[in-house]
Formats: sequence, C-alpha cells, structure tokens
Amino acid sequence: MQFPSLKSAKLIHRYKRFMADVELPNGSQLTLHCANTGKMTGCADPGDTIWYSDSHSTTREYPCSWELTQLNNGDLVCINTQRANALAIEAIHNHLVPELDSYEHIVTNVKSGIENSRIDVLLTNGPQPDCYMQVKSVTLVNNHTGMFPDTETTRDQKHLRELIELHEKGYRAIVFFCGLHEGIESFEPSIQNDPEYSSLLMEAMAKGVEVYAYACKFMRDGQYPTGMQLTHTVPVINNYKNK
DNA sequence: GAGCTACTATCCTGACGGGT
DNA sequence: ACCCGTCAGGATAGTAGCTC
Repeated sequence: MQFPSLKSAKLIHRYKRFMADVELPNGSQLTLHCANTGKMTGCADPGDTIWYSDSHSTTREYPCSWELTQLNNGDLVCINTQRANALAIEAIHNHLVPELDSYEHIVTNVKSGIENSRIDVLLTNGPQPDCYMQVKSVTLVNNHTGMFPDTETTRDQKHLRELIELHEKGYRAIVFFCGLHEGIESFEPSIQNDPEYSSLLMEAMAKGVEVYAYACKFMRDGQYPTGMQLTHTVPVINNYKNK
C-alpha cells in the first residue's frame, strides 16, 4: 500500500478521541482528524513525531488525517485503523496469506445476519464454505509482542461472539490481527486491558475460530515513509491458560 | 451526585430515488 | 438498465447537559 503524500509534525496533544493538535515545522498549529478510536497507548504521547495526510476535502472540518507515529527509536506505527482492512485485503489479493489463498471473491463490510451487525470481510469461492473475517489493527506493543485490545472493548467482544456463532453455523470464521507497528515479533491478547476479550478469544480458538496475526514492513524513501505492506505471519501466544 | 442521553468527526458501504 | 447523488447506519470514548 502506498501512502498518500505525507507531512511531518510534532504532536501537541490528542483530545475528544478524534482530534489532535500538532505543531508544524514552521511553528504554526494544525488540528488533525484522528481515525483511531482506541487508547493509542505508546503512540500518542505529546512531543511524538507524527505524519499526516491532507485530503484537500472542502466538506471536512479537519481535512488532514493523522496517519503515522514515529517512535523515538525510529519505528513507525500506523494509527489509521482504516488502513488495516485495506492492508489485509491487499495481502490476500497478492497471495501473501496462504491460509486464504483459495478464495476468489472478497467483499467488505458485509452484514453477517447476526444482530444487524457487519463483518469486515467476506471471502467466497464457489462451493467452499463462506469465510467471515474480522480485521483488528494492532498498535500496542510490549517488548516486541503486539497486544490487542488496548482498552476494554465490548464491541470487539461482540465481534468474537458473532464469529463463534458463524463458525457454529458452518462458516469459516477468522480473526485477523494486522500488526501496524514495526517490530512486532509475536502477538498475544491483552489480559490486562480486557480479560473478558482475552478469555473469549481463547474460547473462540478452542471452538474452531481461526486466529492469525501478521506483521508489516514500512517502505521509506530516506526518512520519508512511502508505504507499508503485510509481510509475514507471527505466532499467536495463548497466554490465558497460564494466568 | 448518579445515571442517562446526545453530541462530537469521519469514513465506508448499502439502500434508495431520480434522471437519462 | 445504468449512473449519480443523497442519506442512513455502524463504529468509537470523552464530554456536556439534562433528569431524578
């Protein structure tokens, strides 16, 4: 995935979930839209270098969107969660996800038939059972281990219950953790942030819901981020049974 | 003060209506 | 039938305002 043209700035503070004030290199201030509803632990600290895109939209009150955070060690984190779905779909298209290589048709944001909710991705291919997949973006990292969620999330608990239900109905059901943070070498659910979610994820795995975690690579032109792509799967650690 | 509701901003998809 | 524009729904957590 190629990024739109990005510009750098220094984060002043994030507020009201969707907004962030930044300081531009010329010293002026700008308010950005922040397309991440999570807690953004570790990637939204005042003083962080961030990269943003400009949609040039005349209808948006804040036409610029916060895309990346650059950590002190130079690692990049994509905080725009909408990129996760696109990355996952691109990876499937490019045959980078062998577990899903057998599907020809991809539909996004489809109704699952359960409680009027929607599933991120539906994969189909003729007589094969349809495959429902929820894509989760992972930006929280602790010692090279990607963690999800970064806060208590009843919404994601609901998604897991739906996937379990879909699997019990005979469909293939998948949770796809999309590592948007450079340096992820493994993945585990965050018991600290949401023990209920962690328990449910393990229950889902035990019942046959498939769980995959993928790491990404950022492309650069010098220091300038130009794009990113999912590269390889990383192990999913079942930490719940030990707690 | 506690609890509830509406609002905040944005994007994406699907549904729907109107015009060609 | 097809294209285009518009609107609703879903998702999110903090905050303000309202009621009890």
